[in-house]
Amino acid sequence: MKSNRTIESILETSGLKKTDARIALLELLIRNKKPLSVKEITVKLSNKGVDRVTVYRMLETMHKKGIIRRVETGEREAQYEIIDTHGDHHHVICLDCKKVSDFTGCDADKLIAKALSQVKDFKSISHHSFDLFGLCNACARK
Amino acid sequence: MKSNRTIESILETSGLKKTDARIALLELLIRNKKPLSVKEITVKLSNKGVDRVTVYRMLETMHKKGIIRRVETGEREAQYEIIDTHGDHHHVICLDCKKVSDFTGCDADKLIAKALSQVKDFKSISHHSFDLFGLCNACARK
DNA sequence: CGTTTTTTGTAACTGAGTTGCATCTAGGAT
DNA sequence: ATCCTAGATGCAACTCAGTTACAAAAAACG
Repeated sequence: MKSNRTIESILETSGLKKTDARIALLELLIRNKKPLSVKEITVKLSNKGVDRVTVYRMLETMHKKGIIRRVETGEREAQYEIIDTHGDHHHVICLDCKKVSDFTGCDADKLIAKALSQVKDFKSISHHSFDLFGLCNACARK
Repeated sequence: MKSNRTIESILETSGLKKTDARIALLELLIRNKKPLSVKEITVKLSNKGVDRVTVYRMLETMHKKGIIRRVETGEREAQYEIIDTHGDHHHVICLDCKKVSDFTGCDADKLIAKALSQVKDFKSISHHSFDLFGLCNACARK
Protein backbone atom coordinates (compact mmCIF):
# COMPACT_ATOMS: atom_id res chain seq x y z
CA MET A 1 0.00 0.00 0.00
CA LYS A 2 1.02 3.60 -0.48
CA SER A 3 1.35 4.80 3.12
CA ASN A 4 3.41 1.75 3.89
CA ARG A 5 5.79 2.83 1.19
CA THR A 6 6.21 6.18 2.91
CA ILE A 7 6.79 4.52 6.25
CA GLU A 8 9.47 2.31 4.81
CA SER A 9 11.23 5.28 3.28
CA ILE A 10 11.18 7.07 6.63
CA LEU A 11 12.89 4.14 8.30
CA GLU A 12 15.35 3.68 5.45
CA THR A 13 16.36 7.32 5.45
CA SER A 14 16.95 7.19 9.19
CA GLY A 15 18.99 4.02 8.98
CA LEU A 16 16.54 2.07 11.11
CA LYS A 17 15.60 -1.52 10.38
CA LYS A 18 12.07 -2.10 9.10
CA THR A 19 10.54 -4.12 11.89
CA ASP A 20 6.89 -4.92 12.48
CA ALA A 21 6.88 -2.93 15.71
CA ARG A 22 8.25 0.21 14.09
CA ILE A 23 5.94 0.00 11.12
CA ALA A 24 2.97 -0.47 13.44
CA LEU A 25 4.02 2.56 15.51
CA LEU A 26 4.46 4.80 12.50
CA GLU A 27 1.17 3.62 11.00
CA LEU A 28 -0.54 4.51 14.25
CA LEU A 29 1.06 7.95 14.50
CA ILE A 30 0.31 8.73 10.85
CA ARG A 31 -3.28 7.53 11.06
CA ASN A 32 -3.89 9.72 14.12
CA LYS A 33 -2.89 13.22 13.16
CA LYS A 34 -2.95 14.27 16.81
CA PRO A 35 -0.28 13.55 19.43
CA LEU A 36 -0.83 10.28 21.29
CA SER A 37 0.11 9.50 24.87
CA VAL A 38 2.52 6.68 25.62
CA LYS A 39 -0.31 4.79 27.26
CA GLU A 40 -2.51 5.04 24.18
CA ILE A 41 0.35 3.86 22.02
CA THR A 42 1.19 1.03 24.38
CA VAL A 43 -2.39 -0.25 24.46
CA LYS A 44 -2.79 -0.12 20.69
CA LEU A 45 0.53 -1.80 19.99
CA SER A 46 0.25 -4.47 22.66
CA ASN A 47 -2.68 -5.79 20.61
CA LYS A 48 -0.10 -6.47 17.97
CA GLY A 49 2.26 -8.14 20.40
CA VAL A 50 4.60 -5.20 20.97
CA ASP A 51 5.97 -4.80 24.48
CA ARG A 52 5.86 -1.57 26.53
CA VAL A 53 9.62 -1.50 26.69
CA THR A 54 9.86 -1.67 22.93
CA VAL A 55 7.47 1.26 22.66
CA TYR A 56 9.65 3.38 24.93
CA ARG A 57 12.76 2.38 23.03
CA MET A 58 11.19 3.14 19.65
CA LEU A 59 9.95 6.51 20.85
CA GLU A 60 13.40 7.42 22.11
CA THR A 61 15.14 6.26 18.94
CA MET A 62 12.71 7.99 16.61
CA HIS A 63 12.81 11.14 18.70
CA LYS A 64 16.59 11.24 18.38
CA LYS A 65 16.34 10.65 14.65
CA GLY A 66 13.93 13.53 14.34
CA ILE A 67 11.04 11.38 13.11
CA ILE A 68 8.71 12.18 15.98
CA ARG A 69 8.22 15.04 18.39
CA ARG A 70 7.59 15.00 22.12
CA VAL A 71 4.77 17.23 23.34
CA GLU A 72 4.77 18.48 26.95
CA THR A 73 1.25 18.77 28.27
CA GLY A 74 2.15 19.53 31.85
CA GLU A 75 1.14 16.04 32.90
CA ARG A 76 3.41 13.24 33.96
CA GLU A 77 2.85 11.22 30.83
CA ALA A 78 4.38 12.42 27.60
CA GLN A 79 2.71 12.58 24.20
CA TYR A 80 4.26 12.03 20.79
CA GLU A 81 3.42 12.89 17.23
CA ILE A 82 4.90 12.48 13.77
CA ILE A 83 6.93 15.44 12.54
CA ASP A 84 5.36 16.49 9.26
CA THR A 85 5.67 20.23 8.91
CA HIS A 86 9.17 21.08 9.96
CA GLY A 87 9.74 23.87 12.44
CA ASP A 88 6.84 26.20 12.90
CA HIS A 89 4.43 23.73 14.46
CA HIS A 90 2.71 24.35 17.78
CA HIS A 91 -0.06 23.22 20.10
CA VAL A 92 -3.20 24.23 21.89
CA ILE A 93 -3.63 22.06 24.96
CA CYS A 94 -6.82 21.61 26.97
CA LEU A 95 -6.21 22.22 30.67
CA ASP A 96 -8.91 19.75 31.58
CA CYS A 97 -8.89 16.75 29.21
CA LYS A 98 -5.35 17.34 27.84
CA LYS A 99 -6.60 17.21 24.27
CA VAL A 100 -4.01 18.70 21.90
CA SER A 101 -4.71 20.58 18.69
CA ASP A 102 -2.06 21.80 16.29
CA PHE A 103 -1.49 25.09 14.58
CA THR A 104 1.30 26.51 12.47
CA GLY A 105 2.83 29.91 11.96
CA CYS A 106 4.60 31.62 14.81
CA ASP A 107 7.37 33.89 13.62
CA ALA A 108 9.60 33.43 16.60
CA ASP A 109 12.77 34.84 15.11
CA LYS A 110 12.37 38.38 16.34
CA LEU A 111 11.23 37.16 19.75
CA ILE A 112 14.29 34.92 19.99
CA ALA A 113 16.55 37.84 19.17
CA LYS A 114 14.83 39.90 21.83
CA ALA A 115 15.21 37.13 24.38
CA LEU A 116 18.89 36.58 23.64
CA SER A 117 19.57 40.26 24.17
CA GLN A 118 18.24 39.91 27.73
CA VAL A 119 19.87 36.62 28.67
CA LYS A 120 23.61 36.48 29.12
CA ASP A 121 24.16 32.74 29.54
CA PHE A 122 22.98 31.70 26.09
CA LYS A 123 24.04 32.81 22.66
CA SER A 124 22.12 30.53 20.32
CA ILE A 125 18.79 28.75 20.25
CA SER A 126 18.23 25.43 18.51
CA HIS A 127 14.49 25.22 18.85
CA HIS A 128 11.56 26.65 20.73
CA SER A 129 8.17 25.74 22.09
CA PHE A 130 5.13 27.95 21.87
CA ASP A 131 2.12 26.26 23.38
CA LEU A 132 -1.26 27.64 24.30
CA PHE A 133 -3.37 26.42 27.20
CA GLY A 134 -7.10 26.79 27.61
CA LEU A 135 -10.30 24.81 27.79
CA CYS A 136 -11.45 23.02 24.68
CA ASN A 137 -15.04 23.61 23.58
CA ALA A 138 -16.22 20.32 25.05
CA CYS A 139 -14.68 20.98 28.47
CA ALA A 140 -15.73 24.64 28.46
CA ARG A 141 -19.35 23.52 28.09
CA LYS A 142 -19.27 21.54 31.36
CA MET B 1 13.37 41.11 58.65
CA LYS B 2 11.99 42.72 55.55
CA SER B 3 11.79 39.77 53.15
CA ASN B 4 10.11 37.78 55.86
CA ARG B 5 7.45 40.42 56.03
CA THR B 6 6.77 39.96 52.32
CA ILE B 7 6.61 36.22 52.69
CA GLU B 8 4.09 36.48 55.47
CA SER B 9 1.92 38.78 53.45
CA ILE B 10 2.01 36.33 50.53
CA LEU B 11 0.74 33.56 52.77
CA GLU B 12 -1.84 35.77 54.43
CA THR B 13 -3.22 36.99 51.13
CA SER B 14 -3.54 33.42 49.92
CA GLY B 15 -5.25 32.27 53.10
CA LEU B 16 -2.46 29.84 53.93
CA LYS B 17 -1.20 29.32 57.46
CA LYS B 18 2.27 30.65 58.20
CA THR B 19 4.22 27.51 58.93
CA ASP B 20 7.98 27.03 59.17
CA ALA B 21 7.99 24.77 56.14
CA ARG B 22 6.16 27.25 53.91
CA ILE B 23 8.29 30.16 55.03
CA ALA B 24 11.44 28.14 54.36
CA LEU B 25 10.22 27.21 50.88
CA LEU B 26 9.33 30.77 49.94
CA GLU B 27 12.63 32.08 51.33
CA LEU B 28 14.42 29.54 49.19
CA LEU B 29 12.50 30.39 46.04
CA ILE B 30 12.91 34.13 46.58
CA ARG B 31 16.63 33.87 47.34
CA ASN B 32 17.18 31.88 44.15
CA LYS B 33 15.76 33.93 41.33
CA LYS B 34 15.98 30.92 39.03
CA PRO B 35 13.59 27.97 38.93
CA LEU B 36 14.58 25.12 41.24
CA SER B 37 13.97 21.43 40.72
CA VAL B 38 11.92 19.48 43.24
CA LYS B 39 15.05 17.57 44.18
CA GLU B 40 17.01 20.73 44.91
CA ILE B 41 14.15 22.02 47.01
CA THR B 42 13.77 18.73 48.83
CA VAL B 43 17.47 18.55 49.72
CA LYS B 44 17.61 22.13 50.94
CA LEU B 45 14.46 21.85 53.01
CA SER B 46 15.19 18.44 54.49
CA ASN B 47 18.11 20.15 56.24
CA LYS B 48 15.44 22.12 58.05
CA GLY B 49 13.44 19.02 58.88
CA VAL B 50 10.87 19.32 56.11
CA ASP B 51 9.71 16.06 54.53
CA ARG B 52 9.54 15.34 50.77
CA VAL B 53 5.83 14.83 50.97
CA THR B 54 5.38 18.23 52.53
CA VAL B 55 7.41 19.77 49.73
CA TYR B 56 5.14 18.21 47.11
CA ARG B 57 2.05 19.33 48.97
CA MET B 58 3.30 22.87 49.37
CA LEU B 59 4.25 23.09 45.72
CA GLU B 60 0.82 21.91 44.69
CA THR B 61 -0.99 24.24 47.05
CA MET B 62 1.08 27.28 46.10
CA HIS B 63 0.79 26.46 42.43
CA LYS B 64 -3.00 26.40 42.74
CA LYS B 65 -2.92 29.69 44.64
CA GLY B 66 -0.86 31.24 41.89
CA ILE B 67 2.15 31.91 44.11
CA ILE B 68 4.57 29.77 42.15
CA ARG B 69 4.93 28.60 38.57
CA ARG B 70 5.81 25.20 37.19
CA VAL B 71 8.46 25.12 34.46
CA GLU B 72 8.56 22.21 32.02
CA THR B 73 12.12 21.43 31.00
CA GLY B 74 11.38 18.27 29.07
CA GLU B 75 12.83 16.15 31.85
CA ARG B 76 10.97 13.91 34.25
CA GLU B 77 11.47 16.21 37.20
CA ALA B 78 9.62 19.50 37.33
CA GLN B 79 11.05 22.88 38.31
CA TYR B 80 9.33 25.69 40.18
CA GLU B 81 9.84 29.41 40.62
CA ILE B 82 8.17 32.30 42.39
CA ILE B 83 5.77 34.29 40.23
CA ASP B 84 7.00 37.88 40.32
CA THR B 85 6.33 39.49 36.98
CA HIS B 86 2.86 38.49 36.00
CA GLY B 87 2.20 37.17 32.55
CA ASP B 88 4.87 37.85 30.03
CA HIS B 89 7.62 35.73 31.60
CA HIS B 90 9.49 33.04 29.71
CA HIS B 91 12.49 30.73 29.73
CA VAL B 92 15.63 29.73 27.95
CA ILE B 93 16.47 26.14 28.84
CA CYS B 94 19.82 24.42 28.33
CA LEU B 95 19.39 21.14 26.46
CA ASP B 96 22.36 19.67 28.27
CA CYS B 97 22.48 20.80 31.91
CA LYS B 98 18.82 21.95 32.09
CA LYS B 99 19.83 25.35 33.42
CA VAL B 100 16.97 27.82 33.06
CA SER B 101 17.27 31.56 32.42
CA ASP B 102 14.36 33.96 32.32
CA PHE B 103 13.38 36.67 29.91
CA THR B 104 10.34 38.88 29.51
CA GLY B 105 8.49 40.39 26.61
CA CYS B 106 6.72 38.18 24.13
CA ASP B 107 3.69 39.84 22.64
CA ALA B 108 1.71 36.69 22.13
CA ASP B 109 -1.68 38.27 21.58
CA LYS B 110 -1.54 38.42 17.80
CA LEU B 111 -0.06 34.93 17.65
CA ILE B 112 -2.87 33.63 19.84
CA ALA B 113 -5.45 35.20 17.57
CA LYS B 114 -3.77 33.63 14.57
CA ALA B 115 -3.71 30.24 16.26
CA LEU B 116 -7.37 30.38 17.28
CA SER B 117 -8.36 31.11 13.71
CA GLN B 118 -6.76 27.82 12.67
CA VAL B 119 -8.01 25.63 15.49
CA LYS B 120 -11.68 24.81 15.71
CA ASP B 121 -11.86 23.04 19.08
CA PHE B 122 -10.79 25.98 21.22
CA LYS B 123 -12.16 29.46 21.48
CA SER B 124 -10.20 31.02 24.32
CA ILE B 125 -6.73 30.77 25.80
CA SER B 126 -5.96 31.26 29.47
CA HIS B 127 -2.21 31.22 29.28
CA HIS B 128 0.69 30.25 27.09
CA SER B 129 4.23 29.00 27.21
CA PHE B 130 7.02 30.27 25.06
CA ASP B 131 10.27 28.56 25.88
CA LEU B 132 13.55 28.51 24.04
CA PHE B 133 15.96 25.58 23.99
CA GLY B 134 19.65 25.69 23.26
CA LEU B 135 23.03 25.12 24.83
CA CYS B 136 24.13 27.48 27.56
CA ASN B 137 27.56 29.06 27.18
CA ALA B 138 29.15 26.64 29.63
CA CYS B 139 27.79 23.54 27.88
CA ALA B 140 28.48 24.95 24.42
CA ARG B 141 32.16 25.23 25.33
CA LYS B 142 32.48 21.49 26.00
C1' DC C 1 -6.31 27.48 77.55
C1' DG C 2 -9.20 24.67 74.58
C1' DT C 3 -11.28 23.64 70.35
C1' DT C 4 -11.29 23.27 65.43
C1' DT C 5 -9.16 23.06 61.13
C1' DT C 6 -5.23 22.82 58.57
C1' DT C 7 -0.68 21.11 58.03
C1' DT C 8 2.90 17.83 58.67
C1' DG C 9 5.62 13.28 59.14
C1' DT C 10 5.89 8.44 58.41
C1' DA C 11 5.32 4.63 55.80
C1' DA C 12 3.56 2.30 52.27
C1' DC C 13 2.02 2.55 47.65
C1' DT C 14 1.53 3.72 42.40
C1' DG C 15 2.93 3.95 37.95
C1' DA C 16 5.93 5.94 34.30
C1' DG C 17 10.15 5.08 32.57
C1' DT C 18 14.72 2.27 32.73
C1' DT C 19 18.11 -1.52 32.77
C1' DG C 20 20.18 -6.23 32.20
C1' DC C 21 20.19 -10.05 29.75
C1' DA C 22 18.87 -13.69 26.77
C1' DT C 23 16.68 -14.34 22.37
C1' DC C 24 15.42 -13.09 17.85
C1' DT C 25 15.54 -11.03 13.29
C1' DA C 26 16.58 -7.71 9.40
C1' DG C 27 19.57 -7.37 5.97
C1' DG C 28 24.13 -7.46 4.07
C1' DA C 29 28.02 -10.76 3.09
C1' DT C 30 29.45 -15.40 1.49
C1' DA D 1 19.73 -19.70 -0.48
C1' DT D 2 22.39 -19.88 3.84
C1' DC D 3 25.32 -17.70 7.27
C1' DC D 4 26.61 -13.92 10.29
C1' DT D 5 26.39 -10.03 13.00
C1' DA D 6 24.71 -5.72 14.61
C1' DG D 7 20.74 -4.07 15.91
C1' DA D 8 15.95 -4.92 17.77
C1' DT D 9 12.76 -7.22 20.89
C1' DG D 10 10.59 -9.55 25.08
C1' DC D 11 10.70 -10.47 29.76
C1' DA D 12 11.54 -9.60 34.47
C1' DA D 13 13.18 -6.91 37.73
C1' DC D 14 14.33 -2.43 39.01
C1' DT D 15 14.37 2.92 39.90
C1' DC D 16 12.48 6.85 41.44
C1' DA D 17 9.21 10.91 41.04
C1' DG D 18 4.98 11.68 42.77
C1' DT D 19 0.66 10.09 45.60
C1' DT D 20 -2.30 8.37 49.37
C1' DA D 21 -3.79 6.99 54.22
C1' DC D 22 -3.68 7.98 58.62
C1' DA D 23 -2.16 9.50 62.93
C1' DA D 24 0.30 13.27 65.33
C1' DA D 25 1.33 18.20 65.60
C1' DA D 26 0.63 22.95 65.46
C1' DA D 27 -1.70 27.29 63.44
C1' DA D 28 -5.67 30.37 64.07
C1' DC D 29 -9.23 32.14 66.77
C1' DG D 30 -12.51 32.45 70.28
